[in-house]
Amino acid sequence: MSYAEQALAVLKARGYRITRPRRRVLELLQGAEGALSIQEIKELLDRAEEPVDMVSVYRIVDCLEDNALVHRVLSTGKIRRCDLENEAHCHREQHDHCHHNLICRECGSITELHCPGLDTLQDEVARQTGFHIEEHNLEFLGLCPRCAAREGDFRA
Amino acid sequence: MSYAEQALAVLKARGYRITRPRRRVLELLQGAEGALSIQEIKELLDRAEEPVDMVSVYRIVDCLEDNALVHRVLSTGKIRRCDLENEAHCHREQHDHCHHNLICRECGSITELHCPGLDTLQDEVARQTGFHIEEHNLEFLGLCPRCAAREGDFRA
DNA sequence: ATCATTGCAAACCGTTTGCAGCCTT
DNA sequence: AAGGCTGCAAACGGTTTGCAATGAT
Repeated sequence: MSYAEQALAVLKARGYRITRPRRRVLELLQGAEGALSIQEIKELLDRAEEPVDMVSVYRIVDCLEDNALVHRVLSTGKIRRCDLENEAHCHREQHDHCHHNLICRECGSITELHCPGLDTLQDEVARQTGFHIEEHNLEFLGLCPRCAAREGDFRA
Repeated sequence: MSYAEQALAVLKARGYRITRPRRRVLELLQGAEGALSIQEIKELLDRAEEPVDMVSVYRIVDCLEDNALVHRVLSTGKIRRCDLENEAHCHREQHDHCHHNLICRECGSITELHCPGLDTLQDEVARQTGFHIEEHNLEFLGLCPRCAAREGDFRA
């Protein structure tokens, strides 16, 4: 099942209505490599087909965020679809949704990490500082393998 | 040397002028437990002594940020003084200033971590994904030891 | 004396709110 | 048929810009 279908199913199950603007936003996010700003979402939708109101985009994104179907990228505030498929593999509770992202500064693509060695690190930090850690935000920025290879080409 | 003095010295060395508003913002940040929003900075300054214009606060904070004397907390956008004293201990380049914070949701205090086991984790992630990591953002949210103890009291 | 910096007013822009009409259920 | 959702207009609030006055060097 595709991301958009899965997300729509979640909304439906929770009593939301499946509207054309909601479907279109979800499909757009499904196709997007990285994350999109609210403005980018509006522009892309307007360009593709009949326009969607800016206010509606705000409300749709809010709704998707409330239902943990999208999240905001920490460093940019842009909107990204959640990785619904693999989220179950993550050993955290629902609400503590972890989004550890590898963000390519070149192509903007985002690779999601699903709780790597961070738990160990977190335990270690907690032990050393006595801090009671409830949540964490982690983001790596750099170059994805493809862009890193391309950048290598320039120098060659 | 105190934070404010140190920061002013940096500005002076770089050709900026040492003005009263700049000094006052730095002293305020020096005394603050956690991070302050632009609005909080303005209010606190107004309350303490003669008022400072909102616009000036914006410009002063921009200046301090440009010179790596303050940074914004990732999750809240609030302003925090950089830990100039201990920054040298961090094995990273100047521009890659790391701000790994432990933020107490109760009292708002912030404890800075200086590159703990993260480098190992980062290497591991890089190895597994092929991603060329240039920068990272890490933030832990929870309770500081003191607030955690107090919260324990309530339950007892 | 010079020129960076401040303060004030106004512009700007992203986001939110209210409400009527539409469309999903 | 009912009411959630959208679109439009207007309000709102945080941030930026222009410019004259001030103050640091």
